[in-house]
Amino acid sequence: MKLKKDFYTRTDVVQVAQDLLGKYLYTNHDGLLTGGMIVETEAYSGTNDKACHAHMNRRTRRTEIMYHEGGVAYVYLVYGMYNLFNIITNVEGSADAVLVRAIEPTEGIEEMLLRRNMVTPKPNLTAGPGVMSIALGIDRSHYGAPLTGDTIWIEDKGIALSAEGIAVGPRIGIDYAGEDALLPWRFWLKGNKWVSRKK
DNA sequence: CCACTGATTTCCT
DNA sequence: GGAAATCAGTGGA
Repeated sequence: MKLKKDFYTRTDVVQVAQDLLGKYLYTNHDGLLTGGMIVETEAYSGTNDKACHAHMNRRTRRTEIMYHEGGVAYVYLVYGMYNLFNIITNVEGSADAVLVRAIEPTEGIEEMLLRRNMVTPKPNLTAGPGVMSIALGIDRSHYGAPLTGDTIWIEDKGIALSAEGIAVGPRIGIDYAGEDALLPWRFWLKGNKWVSRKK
């Protein structure tokens, strides 16, 4: 069943990032359904996290949506090239977000292959936040989209994960964040080949 | 296997 | 002007 708003408005973004593992992310564009199981996430904790775009209460046109109440999408362009998909969590004004870095594709694989210009499903179809967005057809038109709507949403299919099955480590690509780069806020499914990087 | 690099736009200094 | 929550390709060991 589709996750409701109260899943996203919880106040512990690190916990929400963990809970998103094993859930299913879907997009539906003009009847084209694509999606898969979330296997890798990272937590970004609002204004006190040096790696977060909203660090020090920064407000720009890009970051404005981060202050919204949980349950909407934050999509932004990185390296001038890739649209990264984030889930806004917590209450209004908190600016917490979860970056979804990888899914294991299950739905609409043919369509995802077309979008990625690939012939055979391989991990680089959806393993990594940039390529995952391409495969799912996510771009900045989804900025602020409610995850309780019917364009982009997340479902709980009752997959139960044990604590031993979840790996924890520092976040990727944020070395500029000083000591906050060491925080163990990246979560992935141990041994899953659709995770963007090993170890 | 690893290190390095180009692509390209948004935002900050 | 420079760096950025990335990726694919190249070339060398």
